[in-house]
Amino acid sequence: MSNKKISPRKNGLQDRAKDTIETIIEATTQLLEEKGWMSLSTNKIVERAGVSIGTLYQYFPNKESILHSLVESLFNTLAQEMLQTIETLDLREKNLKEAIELLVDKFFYRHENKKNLLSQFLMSSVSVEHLKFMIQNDQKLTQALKNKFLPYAGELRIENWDRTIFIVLYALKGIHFGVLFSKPKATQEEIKKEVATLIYGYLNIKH
Amino acid sequence: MSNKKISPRKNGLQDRAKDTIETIIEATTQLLEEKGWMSLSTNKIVERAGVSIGTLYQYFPNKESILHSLVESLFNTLAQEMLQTIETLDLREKNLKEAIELLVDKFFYRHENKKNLLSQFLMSSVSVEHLKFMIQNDQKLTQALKNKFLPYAGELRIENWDRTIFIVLYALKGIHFGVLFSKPKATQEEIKKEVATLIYGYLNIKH
Amino acid sequence: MSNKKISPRKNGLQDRAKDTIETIIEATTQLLEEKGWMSLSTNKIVERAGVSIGTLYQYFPNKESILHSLVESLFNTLAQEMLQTIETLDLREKNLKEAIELLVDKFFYRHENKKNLLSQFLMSSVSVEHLKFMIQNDQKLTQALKNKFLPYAGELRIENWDRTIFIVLYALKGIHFGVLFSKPKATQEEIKKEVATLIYGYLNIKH
Amino acid sequence: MSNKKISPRKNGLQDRAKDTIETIIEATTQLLEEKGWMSLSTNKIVERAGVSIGTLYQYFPNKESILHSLVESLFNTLAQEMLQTIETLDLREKNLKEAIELLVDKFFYRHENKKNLLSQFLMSSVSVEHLKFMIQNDQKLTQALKNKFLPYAGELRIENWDRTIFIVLYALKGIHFGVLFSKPKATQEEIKKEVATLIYGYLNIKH
DNA sequence: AATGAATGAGATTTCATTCAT
DNA sequence: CATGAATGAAATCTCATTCAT
Repeated sequence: MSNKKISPRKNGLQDRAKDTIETIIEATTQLLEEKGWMSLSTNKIVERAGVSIGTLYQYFPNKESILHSLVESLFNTLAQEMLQTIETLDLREKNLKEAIELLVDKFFYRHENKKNLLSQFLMSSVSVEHLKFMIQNDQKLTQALKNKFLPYAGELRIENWDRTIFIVLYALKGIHFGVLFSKPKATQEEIKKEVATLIYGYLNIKH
Repeated sequence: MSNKKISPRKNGLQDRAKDTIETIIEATTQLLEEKGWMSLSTNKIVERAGVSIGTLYQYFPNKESILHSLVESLFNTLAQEMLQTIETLDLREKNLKEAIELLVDKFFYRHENKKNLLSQFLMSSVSVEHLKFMIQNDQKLTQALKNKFLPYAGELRIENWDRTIFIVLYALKGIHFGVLFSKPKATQEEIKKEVATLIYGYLNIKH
Repeated sequence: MSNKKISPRKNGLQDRAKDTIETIIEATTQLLEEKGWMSLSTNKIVERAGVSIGTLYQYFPNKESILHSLVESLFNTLAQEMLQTIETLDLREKNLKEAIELLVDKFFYRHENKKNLLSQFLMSSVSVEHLKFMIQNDQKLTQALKNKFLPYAGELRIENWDRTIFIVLYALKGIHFGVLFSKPKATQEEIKKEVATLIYGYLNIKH
Repeated sequence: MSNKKISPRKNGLQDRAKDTIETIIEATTQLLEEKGWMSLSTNKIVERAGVSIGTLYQYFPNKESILHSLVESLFNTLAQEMLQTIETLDLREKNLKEAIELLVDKFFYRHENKKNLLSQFLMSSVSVEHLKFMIQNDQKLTQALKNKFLPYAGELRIENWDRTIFIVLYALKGIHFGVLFSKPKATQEEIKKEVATLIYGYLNIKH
């Protein structure tokens, strides 16, 4: 994206320096959560952090590097949390169904506290209006899918169409995202076959 | 989020005007794909578009409105494509399994060409490095999940652990994202129950 | 010295733009003459020029490029003047001695008006104190040379030792400079031989 | 030029202190040679010198004083070298011609090693590009002078025009420089007369 | 003596926007 | 309609210098 240096300028050996770095990252995080991306500036960061602009530039060679540090630390934290969640999953005396339920439960419990910050990162360019727009579109999609699959109603295990299609749609979106941005080892064809199996297993009455 | 006007200044009745608007949007799109959010400026847009800054302000009251137009048009296009894909799905003489396969196929075919732009919108602040970082973390997660579910191996219909966990992980992520940003009508508890069903149906050998 | 771009940003096609560029260069020249290198800043330039800082950056991508333009234009002017001086030298009905006298006269008449600016460029880093220091040193040198050549006094055509040694010293310095920075086609040995001839011809009584 | 104090803060009595001072001066010299004037800063000096900023300010009251020390020491060295060169000139049993040849030889031997630093001081604001430009101009001048003096060819003792004009041109420039910046006791008219004699003695066949 | 964290004025530069032509 | 010169507030960033440890 750019050829600028993005690693912090010093390793902050001294304790005071370390504190300062943390203060800056914390201030940045707050501003990001509160006001979002677009209005973030080094001036506002140092004002919030209560340090001088010179101090900021002692530790970060440029604005980008602050964001870099922040994202890295955020992702690290999330990943740590997630890993720990999985590793501390106590599956003893649980059958498969229960194990999965527990996993899902934990998964949905993750980073509730980071929700705002996360949303800034994932949706930064998307305004509230666009969000509404997306949701509207999803509703149209839901309707279209409902219509399309109505003929199969007899074979489908569906209590609540909206909810079911929500599940299918976002599962699809998530996996599609994974295919686009992560580099799965499997081929697209294999993955599509698996996804079909996933959805069929979910929808078909004789699971 | 702000009280600025965000609709294009003119409806671009004349053809030339329409062209100009499209040129500007196109230039913006390119810059967004190439350099990302942060370095986008009206000056760079007009330079790329080959029109004068004055012209830009003939058609857009401010910078935000360009973005707005662009996002709207992108989302519209995506939604249109998606809707059309679904509506033109020819399910006659297809059984449920085939229907689902077709749906998945179409779904994965979407916006290959919009990948870059999409990634800018979804991950705007996240650099390529962070993406790598995320993927690495996902691999760790995959490993942890594998270890956790190994005891159930006998009950699981798994040909390829990595692929299977990829599916589960990103389906989970997608639905979690849906819960966070779209506002599903169902409660979280209901959704979690459904997700468990989804995954159980997929993993359990007696599907 | 740096890998920054140093050519003016636009060609200033329009007349107003051209004027602006000239105004900026002129203001820079003045400031350079008056206050010298070290305190030169874009802020001061635009203040003096009576244009806004934005305007400056429309035409010059960075501070360095202003200096570059200025030096280029200064050197160009000097070279033009010098060339013209030589080319308009009217040597008709002049013998060699007269021709040389005319040449020297013209040469010393050059850029009297650019003296200040020139000195800023040639001596920018040297303060007034250092200048004094240099002159003192030159006087010591003069004395040493005088002592050294006193034994030859009988053979030397010298009216005024200080003046003569001044000539010899700065002729030497000038040619040495030429050898260091311009790349003469002759070898150093050849040049040294010529210089000896030059000085011998000047000093020896039987010229 | 400014009323700042410019002498080193301490006389560096202790040996360690002396080392530190030298280290700082050396680092400054290197940076000056490598990157030139404009980008020189105390921070970069201490980084290069491997001492802390605090230490620098133990020995130098301000940035200017470092430069002052450096220039003083450079000029001192150059002057010392020059003086010594002249004073150790062993002219016994040498006739005038030989004496001059020896002088020239020694003179040209000076500060080959200080070339870079010297050029920074003499041409501080002039980039490599400008140097090229100057040289090009000198070639044009050479050509013009050649044309001008061609009519006198019969009276001129010239083996090689380029070399001869090189000598004349840079002798002229050197003396002109001396007139501008050193303050000779002689009047300009006197000096011009001498210069004409110098050149005439050099060029005229009956020297 | 030496360190290096911190400062903040001020330098450089960007950028959305206006307006005369 | 289109142009692009001009604006200036605000952003990014530098750098000489101080001071607590």
